[in-house]
Amino acid sequence: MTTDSDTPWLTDQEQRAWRTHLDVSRLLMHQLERDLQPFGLTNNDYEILVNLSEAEDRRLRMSDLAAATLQSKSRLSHQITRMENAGLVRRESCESDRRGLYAVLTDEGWDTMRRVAPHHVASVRRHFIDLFASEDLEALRTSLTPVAEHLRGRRGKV
Amino acid sequence: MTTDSDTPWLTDQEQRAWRTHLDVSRLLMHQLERDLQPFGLTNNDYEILVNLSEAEDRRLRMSDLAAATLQSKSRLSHQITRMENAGLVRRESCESDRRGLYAVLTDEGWDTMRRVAPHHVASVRRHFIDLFASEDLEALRTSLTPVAEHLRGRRGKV
DNA sequence: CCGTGGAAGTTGAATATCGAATTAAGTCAT
DNA sequence: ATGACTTAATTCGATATTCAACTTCCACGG
Repeated sequence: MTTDSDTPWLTDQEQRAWRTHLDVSRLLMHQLERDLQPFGLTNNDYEILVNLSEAEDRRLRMSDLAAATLQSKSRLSHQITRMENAGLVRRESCESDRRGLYAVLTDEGWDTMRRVAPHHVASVRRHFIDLFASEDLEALRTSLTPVAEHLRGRRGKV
Repeated sequence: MTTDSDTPWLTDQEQRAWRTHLDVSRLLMHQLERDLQPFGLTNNDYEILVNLSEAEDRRLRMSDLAAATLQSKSRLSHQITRMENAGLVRRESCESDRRGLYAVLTDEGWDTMRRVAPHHVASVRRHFIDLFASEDLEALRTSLTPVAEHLRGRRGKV
């Protein structure tokens, strides 16, 4: 941990950039959540559907899915139980490793995905993507990528 | 709500920018939370301390504090109860409007703030601010500001 | 083989969050 | 002043999240 004495306070410019990033990420999540609500899905539900629907055989190991969606195994386990009760996914055991389980997208889950995705994309466009000039979006991605890498590198560390 | 037929899918560039933003905001929150943990504070605790410590008389009306921290009154109410139990804030009734309450920073809350802030700033620098070239940070702020405004504009709306 | 350590996943209890209902008090038109 | 609306804040029940404990299985050194 950095000692306090050599850490300069944030400048005004830095403060504003920081607060803005914070506000955008929170407000955006709220908005997307609200836009999904009519379809009976949460952001977390949706993200899991995306990951499964893009995966080989529409299935992923619990651990991999947890890593992909950046949540704890425990949380994912509860989440999958809920989605299983809702008929969107099912658990299937893994032959090669008898400890393992796959979360598998059901047909209903797939249909839900196909039905909801266009609305969600529209929502992401309306509230985020379309509000940038395309070169700004690219600049955003470029400058954010090292941050993501830095943070991924210290997941689960000290 | 936009109809699906006229909403183009996200391009690769857009997808990547979007996923990166998503990942950064989640990973960052996790990391900051972890860095605050040794001090017994959550991000939410900290943000409330910041808001109160910057406010006139180190106090804010519950509603204003809820608005400033982008959370529901219900959530804030619970949150303040916890922080009250922890001795960081207290509730004080408002003379001019007998329905109203102030959340007031206690001396202990103020001391906690002064003690923790440098570490938190260091954390924000290490995991976010210092990872940008300063012109990139300014570009980030500039391009994110309209998004924040757009989203603030539709808080609590349809 | 055996046993020790680690990984995959679940469970349960404690805690936090959400949304609707509730209480109490201000506002305002008549 | 009275009744109808609105606003401030809390409470309650339903859901979600966290954290630690636990079970089951794999890997591998002796």
